[in-house]
Amino acid sequence: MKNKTKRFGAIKEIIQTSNVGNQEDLLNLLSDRGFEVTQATLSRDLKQLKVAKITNASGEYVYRLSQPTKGGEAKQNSFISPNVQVTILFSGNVAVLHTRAGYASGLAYEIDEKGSEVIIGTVAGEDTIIAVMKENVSKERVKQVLSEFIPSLEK
Amino acid sequence: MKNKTKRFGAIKEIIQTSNVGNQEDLLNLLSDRGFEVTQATLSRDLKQLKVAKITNASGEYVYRLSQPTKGGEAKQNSFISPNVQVTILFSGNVAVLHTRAGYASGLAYEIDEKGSEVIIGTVAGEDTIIAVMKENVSKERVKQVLSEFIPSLEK
DNA sequence: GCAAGTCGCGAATATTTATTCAAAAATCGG
DNA sequence: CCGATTTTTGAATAAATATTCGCGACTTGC
Repeated sequence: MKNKTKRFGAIKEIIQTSNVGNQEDLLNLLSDRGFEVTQATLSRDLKQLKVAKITNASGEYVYRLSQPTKGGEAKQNSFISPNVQVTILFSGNVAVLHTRAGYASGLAYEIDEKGSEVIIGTVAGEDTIIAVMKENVSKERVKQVLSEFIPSLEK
Repeated sequence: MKNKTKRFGAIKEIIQTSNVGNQEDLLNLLSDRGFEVTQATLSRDLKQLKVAKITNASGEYVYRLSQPTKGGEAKQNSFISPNVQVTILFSGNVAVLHTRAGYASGLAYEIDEKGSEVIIGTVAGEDTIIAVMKENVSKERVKQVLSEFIPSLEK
């Protein structure tokens, strides 16, 4: 076994942050992140993760995670300095963090302070932060570094 | 046209009331109801109906209708006045929108709400919005989605 | 009427996805 | 550590699904 759990996490992230519509593309994106598996394995993964292939508004096929049954598993809420829930998504070399209204600028300050190892700068709105990643730093790495002072980012 | 509409209704009903997991079975059930079509047509139908193939709790594949937008309807209420001029420019996976001073944050809110299919997050200043696009989404696509609620973006 | 444009469809085919069949790799109970 | 058992996986293949091509039926505008 290699590391199914991490791979599952990567698959979920990819599906949430990009518009993949077939297993081959997904396979490549996984490969970019260091997960080398075959289509057979991916097919099984998608089945276990209950990923659905569906048509989006533009008539293209895309994968979607199945809706977590509402009320089912509440979202984790941990805290940074105050009790804030933070989520992170990636696209290219940019990370986008969402938090509760009003907390973004404070959090951005923390990121500038403590995350400089992976982030070269941030811009914050009311509840959203855009953080530009250093070149050649992986999404996993960013998440890991930020998790050190933003507990709710952890798995 | 024979009776596409009726057939669509039948497909929806079958999917809701039984556990079909492939097009061949579905084809037979349709046949029982008097709809004789080929797999090719059914594949197209499922695409149009936005039917998803997903794994159920028992680990079997089943078709599911896509969730009607959560929170019920009330979706096309708030919109951006056609009078407010908005322009959009792209660079890499980032879209930059300009509008009249003071309108940016309101517009950004709309984009977060309604554009999540293509945008993973926004930050707004006075008259500028930075929106980070999902990976593998084209500029045209972003423009198209945003145009649905920002009339002045249309060409 | 008729040329031009749509639309829905089936047959054939291309593409994508799931499963079968071993074979490693991990796990467990002594 | 060692055999027995379960998991995870890849290669090959089967199965399922999507698309291409073309055709006939229907409009529409002249």
